[in-house]
Order: sequence, then C-alpha cells, then structure tokens
Amino acid sequence: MPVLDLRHLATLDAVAVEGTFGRAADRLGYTQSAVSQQIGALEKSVGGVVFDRPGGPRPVRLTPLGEVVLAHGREVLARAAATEDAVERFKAGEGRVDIGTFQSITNVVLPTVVRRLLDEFPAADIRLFEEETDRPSTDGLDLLFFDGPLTGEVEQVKILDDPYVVVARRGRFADGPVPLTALHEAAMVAPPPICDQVRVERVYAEAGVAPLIVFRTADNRGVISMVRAGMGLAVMPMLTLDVPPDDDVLCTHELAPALTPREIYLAWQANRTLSPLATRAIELALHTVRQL
Amino acid sequence: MPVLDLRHLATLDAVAVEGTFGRAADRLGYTQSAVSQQIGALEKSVGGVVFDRPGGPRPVRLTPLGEVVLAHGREVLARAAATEDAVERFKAGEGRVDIGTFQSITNVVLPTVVRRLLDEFPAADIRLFEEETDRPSTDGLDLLFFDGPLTGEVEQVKILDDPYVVVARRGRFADGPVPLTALHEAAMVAPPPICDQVRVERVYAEAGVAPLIVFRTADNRGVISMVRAGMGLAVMPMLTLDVPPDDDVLCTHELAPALTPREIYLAWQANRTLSPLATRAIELALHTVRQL
DNA sequence: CGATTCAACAAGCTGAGCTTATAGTCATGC
DNA sequence: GCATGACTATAAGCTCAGCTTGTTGAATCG
Repeated sequence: MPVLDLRHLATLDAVAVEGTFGRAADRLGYTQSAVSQQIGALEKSVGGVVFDRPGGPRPVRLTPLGEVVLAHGREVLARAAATEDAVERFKAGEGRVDIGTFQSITNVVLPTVVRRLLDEFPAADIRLFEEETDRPSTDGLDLLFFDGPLTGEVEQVKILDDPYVVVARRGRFADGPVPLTALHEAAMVAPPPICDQVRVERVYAEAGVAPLIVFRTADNRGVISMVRAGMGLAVMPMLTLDVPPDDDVLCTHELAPALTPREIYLAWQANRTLSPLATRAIELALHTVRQL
Repeated sequence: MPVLDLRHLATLDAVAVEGTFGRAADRLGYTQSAVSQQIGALEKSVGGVVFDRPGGPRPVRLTPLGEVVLAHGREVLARAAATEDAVERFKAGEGRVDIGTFQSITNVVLPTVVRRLLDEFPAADIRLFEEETDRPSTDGLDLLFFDGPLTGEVEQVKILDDPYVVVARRGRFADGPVPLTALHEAAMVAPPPICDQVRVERVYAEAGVAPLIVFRTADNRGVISMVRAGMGLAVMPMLTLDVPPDDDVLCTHELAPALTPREIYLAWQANRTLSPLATRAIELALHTVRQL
C-alpha cells in the first residue's frame, strides 16, 4: 500500500520550482494554506522535513531529504503522466488488435478493413493470424473470421452468405445451372476436408453423388489453376474465386439444386469489452462486406 | 495535476492478481465494497471500464483499457516504492556528503572521521574538496573545515586551538621557549600568506620583528623538509607537523610570547537541515579532535 | 520602525471514501 | 428446477482528510 500521494509530490515539485508556498499555490489553484498543509502531510509521510523555511520574505529551500524525495517523486509523476497519456492514446485508437482470418477474407475483405483502420488510427498495431483449422477459437484473438458459427462463449455476427458455384473449363457444361448429379464420378479438384468443405461433401454423399477427387490443395488459387489445367472441375465459394467473367478458359455455373451457401462469421469473446480498434474493425468489416 | 491515485492503482493491481474484488479486498485490508468503489473511481478517472464483471461466481477480467492502465500503473507503483525505499536508505545514511578541508585536517582529523563514517554508513558517498583559499564558502559543500571563523550565513563550531611552535634544527636554539625577537632577520621558511599565516605575519610586524622569508610553499611537509635541510627555521601550527619527538635533526620550541593559536572551525550553512551523514560527520569530527 | 512578505495555525465546512447491510446475478449441485 | 454459494453493485451512514478563510508570528527592507 503506497503511503505517498501523487498530489503531494506535484505540490512538492511546484514549491521547489516556485520557491514559495504562495506562488506554488497560485500555480496549482490552491491557497497558500492548502500548500502548507500538503507539504506538512508529505513531511509526515516521509518522516522528515523537506523544506527549510527561513521565515520572513525569503524563499524556502529543499533539505537533502527533500532533494531525494523530489528527484524520485518527479520520476513517479512522469510515469503517472505517461499513464494518463497512454490512456488517451488508447482511446484514440493506439494499440494492438489481433485478428484471425482465412484465405477468402484475407484476400477480399481484410485489405479494405485494414486500410481503413490504418487510415483512421495510424498508430494501430494490427496483427493477422491465418490458421486453417477445424477448431476455431477466439483465445488470444480480438476478432476471428470463420466460415461457420462458433460454439462457446463468443459473440458473433454472420457477415456474409457465400454461395457455391461450379468452376469448369468453357464447354464442359452448357450455359446455365449444372445439376448436382453431374458431379457423380466427375473428376474434381477440391480443398482439404476441413471447415465448410466437410459439410459440402456430406451434401454430396446424402444426394448419392460421389465425385472423384483427384487433387486437394488448401490453396484456393491452386484449385482454380488445376481446373484451368484440365484436372477436373471444382465447386467453390464465390469469394475464393478470382475468375473474371470474360476468362478465356474458365466459366462458372450455378449448381442445381444450389448448396446452402457457406456462412462467414465474425466472432469475438462474449461479454468482453472490446478495444476501440476492435470495435471499429467490426464496423468496418460489416460495412465492407455490404459493398460486395 | 495528476488525476490518478496511487491507491487506486494498487487496488487495480491487487484485483488483477487475485481475480476477484473480495480477495483483493482481503489482501489490501479493505472490504469488498471499498474495492468496488475504488475500481469505480478509477474507471471514472480514466474514463472507461477496466474490468469485465461476468457476474456470478466467475472472476473479473481486465479489459484492453485495463491492461493499458495496469501496465503503466505498475511502473508508477514501482517508482513510488522506489521513492519510499530511497527515503529509508537516505535516513539510514545513504547519500552524498561533500566536505571542504585543508592539509592539516586532511592528514590528522579526516582519516578518522571518514573511516568511522564509512563504518557506520557503508553506502555513504563522501567527497572531499581541498582548496587553499582566503575566501572560504560553504556553497556547494555540506561541511567545511577552515582555520578561522567564517562570515555570512553559516553555523560553525571551533573544534580546535592549534598552537604555533618554532621548528628548527637541533642546536639552533637552547632548550625552552624561543623569544619572538629571535625571529628578527632570521631566515625562515613559511607557508604562503593566506589563511592564518596572514595574521601570524601581522603579529610579527606589530612586534617589530621582520624575518627573512627565504622560501614559501603551500606544502607543509615541504616547509619542514627545508627547515631540515637548513634553509632556515619555521613557525608552524602543531597540527601541520609530522616531527617525532626523537627526531635526529629537528626539534620544536615554544615561542615567547606565544602566538594566539590558530583556530580551526567546522562550518556549514546556517538554518539548513543537514543530512544524517553530515550530522554524524560533525559529531565524529568533534569526537575525533577531542582525542588529540 | 512600519510596511511587506512570507509560513503556520485555528476553525469551520464539505466531500471523498470507508463500513455495514442488502439486493441482484449467475453457475453449480442435488 | 430450485436452493446454494460466490460473486459485484448500491444505499445509507459516518468519519476524517483536506480545503478555505482569517489571523498570527517571524524576518527582511526601506
């Protein structure tokens, strides 16, 4: 338990600088009497005199003990001021925000969010973590993007429905929707069976459709590249695609019946106060996906 | 003017460590209610929530703002503790003491004083300043030894009467006192005409005695060496001598009439609180000279 | 020797901050 | 599903730290 009082130290400093109790009182907005009592209280708490009072119209002078207390006290005051400063900077958006993400978000949503966040808060320290996992957790993260709802003590918003489309070489299918059954025993390129891909393949199975998956890669562009190369076709969420409509080789089709879209959530720990940065990042993310 | 309160920061720390307001209260010797109110006051002063209270029997958790305040607050508390520590050490005799001295004191009195002071206060930082000057000043010094009283705003005690004796080669004078008139036109070695030497030579002049000063040196041992070498005789204060009674070459005599002894004072700035070190040094100096 | 310029002190008042007591909230266990 | 236990918040009351005003006392200076 500290026995010192920051205001006493501030008063000590003011008196040391000004030379008299009265001028220090003016500077601090107190009366002379208050300063006298404060210095008295400080002297009681340190157990010794900190100023010699010569009496009459002469300024007071620090005792050796006073020098010791003042020298250290200024350090204390500086740290206290630094604390208040840090609080202000924190409220102005300085600080760290850790965001968990995955490929589609990294490529489509986050660049805009990060850019706007840095525009607003140049001192922001944004860290991104991209882990492909089936066991998503907000532990150690301020925000987490994930393709599916999370369980546990999290708050989350669905920010996007990401519909699946068939990607194939031009001519492979006629224009218009591709029937799901057309995938049966078709050569396919696909992501690894994690995240929403698990659900997709379960839908295939329940429909009695058994594609031949000839290649799996976690790299979404790799999937498209291999479709382009003719390894097979793919069923991918729109967001993962980087296929222009006038692509020479590839085209996209709807699937019939359509798969339930992949749901993309933004989650954070429930009932926890968020930093200004995290709060703003959520808003920016919602705003960004609304423009897709 | 600081808006933070050290006790609030200490409470913040205790709650962060203990996890609940109640346990923090136990540790700090408060009631749970007091801790609740203190954290409330802290939150008001920083303008934001520092703990998330999940409600029920679950521990509270720091918010991002709380982390900022705690991290900085611990620095503040550490400095405050360092201040209190420094005060204790100061009272235990740690610190600096600057002592002005001159040859006789440096050789005869100070070694004992310094030794005892360091024995009592191993952390003492003793600095000695030996300036031969006619304008002694306690400015910048805690204590000053000087051969004569000081003027100005000083407190001083006469610690020693240092009688003058004639130093000459054996056989130069018969045993017993040497008459002052014997110095008339005698070859003499002497210190420079500063400090008490001025008074001595004024006494010579008033008595109509005009010695021939063949060599002056500020080095007291140099004076004696030259007397030993036969350059002349000398009149020196006892304390400056390092002549054993059974010296082969030299012997000492009283002067008749005797010169008023050189007065050695210990002075410090008047009406100023002294450090424990300086206070003790004065006591030790008085004690030491009493044993000469 | 009075005017001036200081700090200390007495007295009175207000509010910060403590305690006690109680209410509200949430998980857990039978 | 309800009682229990482990939490925090809050109301009420009280005390004292600490402020102001007004005055005293000390020391310098013209």
